[in-house]
Amino acid sequence: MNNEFKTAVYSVICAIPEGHVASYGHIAKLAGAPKHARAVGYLLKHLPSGSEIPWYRVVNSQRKISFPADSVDYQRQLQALHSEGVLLVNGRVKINQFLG
DNA sequence: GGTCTGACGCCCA
DNA sequence: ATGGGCGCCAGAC
Repeated sequence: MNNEFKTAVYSVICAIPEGHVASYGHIAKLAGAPKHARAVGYLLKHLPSGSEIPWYRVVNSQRKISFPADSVDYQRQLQALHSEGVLLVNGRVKINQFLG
């Protein structure tokens, strides 16, 4: 994976408005690499600590959080989304889907 | 190189 | 709607 892809992904994620979400696949597509949804996940997993990138606005194509529901990671993302007014119904984001 | 593992996605029953 | 199977591709050994 090259730097171009990384920076493209970063800027796309940073372009998600507050209170909205986007899927891994959608982000990959907007970044110019349609088949690299997993790579987006990799980047988020390995974000430098203290980065300003709103990783929590990224969910999967089912509009669900891609962590096991009992994990602390899940709770952290859920809380971050709640604090922006994003509501989940049955673990699923209700509205405010970012379409680029 | 070969193989395994994912913060994924699409298709189909 | 929902679970399973399979394709995909970058990293880590």
